Amino acid sequence: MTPTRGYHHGDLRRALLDTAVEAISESGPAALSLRDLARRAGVSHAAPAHHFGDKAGLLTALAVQGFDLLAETLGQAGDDLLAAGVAYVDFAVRHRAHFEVMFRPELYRAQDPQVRAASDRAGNVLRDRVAGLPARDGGAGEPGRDALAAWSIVHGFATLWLAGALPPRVGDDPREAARYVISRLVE
Amino acid sequence: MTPTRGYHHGDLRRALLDTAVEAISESGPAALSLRDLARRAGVSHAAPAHHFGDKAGLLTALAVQGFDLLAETLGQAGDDLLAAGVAYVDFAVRHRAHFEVMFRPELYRAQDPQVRAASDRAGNVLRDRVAGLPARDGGAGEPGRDALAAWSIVHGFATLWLAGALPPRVGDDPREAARYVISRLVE
DNA sequence: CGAGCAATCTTGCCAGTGACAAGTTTCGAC
DNA sequence: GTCGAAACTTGTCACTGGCAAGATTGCTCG
Repeated sequence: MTPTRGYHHGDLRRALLDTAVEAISESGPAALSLRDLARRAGVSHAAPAHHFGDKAGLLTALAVQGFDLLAETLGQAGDDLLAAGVAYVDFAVRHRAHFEVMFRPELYRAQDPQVRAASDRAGNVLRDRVAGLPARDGGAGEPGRDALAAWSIVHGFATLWLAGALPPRVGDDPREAARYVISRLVE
Repeated sequence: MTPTRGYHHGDLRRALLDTAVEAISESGPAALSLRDLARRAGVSHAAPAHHFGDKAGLLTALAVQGFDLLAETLGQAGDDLLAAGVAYVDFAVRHRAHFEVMFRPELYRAQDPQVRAASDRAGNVLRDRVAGLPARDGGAGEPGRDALAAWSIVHGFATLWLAGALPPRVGDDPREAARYVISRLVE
């Protein structure tokens, strides 16, 4: 798979990001250790610093990757808001490590231009989907409020799901559960 | 205020919890240092361990305190779901440190009996308020789905607010903004 | 082809942290 | 007043992030 032999690793930056995703999925972003990443990748403890500067730099790169992945996922989800909402929750569960970093700005440099750009891309896709929401009660909906309400409900459900705070009767299929809950808003 | 003189602090447990809330409000739970707490309280670096065992023990106590405070806050908020939802968001903003710990179970012992009891108390109050939700479209609402949708939307809005992820046009008054968003669900 | 330069990675170090062990001081019950 | 238990201290260890300085390698340009 990855050669990893020789003085130069070859693709250390990517390897570190992949390993970080793995480690965060196991124990959360707080427990992430650069030295552990280095050990897993078979390099010295100072190697990560060369590519990312510091821990926040690595998590910044992970956040950019996450927002791009989210934009792509939402873009492929279909036109209507329900499908986009289900895709949002599904993204959070399938890419838990990315999701947990993305919305914890104290862990990385959220004002980094690359982060802002990627975050804007994802936000635009979400807003497009909200525009397809039918107006309620036959009247004109307020796009601002609809967007905030939609984002809040999917983000809240995803967060509670990841935290294990939801009661067992919700089941173990996040997509199905998300569809059930979101339909309360868009029905 | 606090005497703190003599070999015995007098009320170290409470002092540590209060200082922890302060520290977490400043820099988040990940940056919390037991040794820093001890310094702020004017005791030795190993004193906290006597009261809480380890870091997770301190955060467990903080979570219990948080869930109790949430139950109390929701109980005082009034009968209808909108008022409870606004109170939920207001709690998250005013007691940010507690809220951030409560829904990050990897930081503490979430299966601790005291935590489960306090968490159940808060959940029961929330469920009571959902029962007061008028059925939609004149038909019968589904209490399970209504409760999940309500919890999701308030939790999601609160989380996004705390993360600083919401656009500036939402304003700077969390209660007003929360009422605006939640009304989309309960109108 | 090969010389030098920049990127990559290493070793070594320092301060700070959480956890544990063992000792010291004080409180309170009897 | 004594004595046991609770509260707190000192000391230590392994680990972490970050920095500095050095070693190795790939790449570019003549």
